[in-house]
Amino acid sequence: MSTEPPGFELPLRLLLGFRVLIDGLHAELARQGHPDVRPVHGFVLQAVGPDGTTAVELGRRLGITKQAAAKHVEALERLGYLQRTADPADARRKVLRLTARGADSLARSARIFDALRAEWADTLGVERLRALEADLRAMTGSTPFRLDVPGWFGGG
Amino acid sequence: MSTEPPGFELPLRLLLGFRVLIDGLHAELARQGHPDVRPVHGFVLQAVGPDGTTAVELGRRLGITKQAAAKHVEALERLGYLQRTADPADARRKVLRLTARGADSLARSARIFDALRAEWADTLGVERLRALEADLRAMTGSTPFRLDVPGWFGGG
DNA sequence: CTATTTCGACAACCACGTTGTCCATCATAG
DNA sequence: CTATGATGGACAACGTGGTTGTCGAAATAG
Repeated sequence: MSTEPPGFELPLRLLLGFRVLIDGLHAELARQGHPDVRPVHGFVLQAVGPDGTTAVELGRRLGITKQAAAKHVEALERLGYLQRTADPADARRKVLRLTARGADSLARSARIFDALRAEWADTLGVERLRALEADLRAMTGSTPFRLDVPGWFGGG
Repeated sequence: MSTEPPGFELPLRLLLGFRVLIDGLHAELARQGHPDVRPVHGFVLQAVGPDGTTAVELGRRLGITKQAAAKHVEALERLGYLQRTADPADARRKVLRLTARGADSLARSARIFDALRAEWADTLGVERLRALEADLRAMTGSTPFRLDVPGWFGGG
């Protein structure tokens, strides 16, 4: 008869697990020629996707305002990961597209994430890892991903 | 023969799981008379603990600078959750202590976290939940908890 | 007694989110 | 064709949360 751990450990470990993976990703990403990419950037680039998008739509996908999205776009454009192109069909729209460098960082991220997952599988066993993922899927379901972490965490 | 999910799903689900639990905590905490407490506050109050501490030590425990810690203290003092008392043995030190309200919020948080964990146990089964916690413990080990989420997430 | 360290406070700065406003452009109704 | 409304993007202001830098007061070491 084992005693259950206190309830507060679970959220702590979940956050820690997230950090370990993200830190691992960016350590390796830096080694592979992308030292400037920050955790947020990855999510933004992912949200832009191969087909491109606009600032408004980007904000919707990330769960933040268009203004906040525009700030990320500006930063990523400065770093050379994004490109803003005019839309010939609509003079208001500026279509955001990944540059070659942006696409490269995204491709490397995917490979690194797979490698990190493989490390977890080595330690935990494939079955246990699948169970972990399945359980998290069951508990988080269709909860939308929101990028408003700072404001949410801080209480803005 | 099932195909493995992409590696990026794991960190996403971990973060989502964290959010689900924290959002659940604060929804219930608001119902129980603590609508002003924000996610960060809980961690700060927890770090202060029943014995009290100083701003410098608090910063060390949370993985942030003493200045950042002092800002949280000021906010929590304004909300009536913390109290700064002079240290008779050292005129430089101001000892931070939980007020009755602060201790109450902490006690309620612990109970709510336990209840949320029980919900997870109902859905996943006790064994699966224990395995999930054990696996996260195995992968995060002694990684220290850091409260510098905004800066880290953003890249400060 | 003097030199160093430590604690708390103040100020400035940057990152990231928010709301509010404004203009140019597109879509639609009359 | 024109007036009206909706949409996309830019600009400004603000709040929070982190950082570094500085400084004075108090404790401690020599």
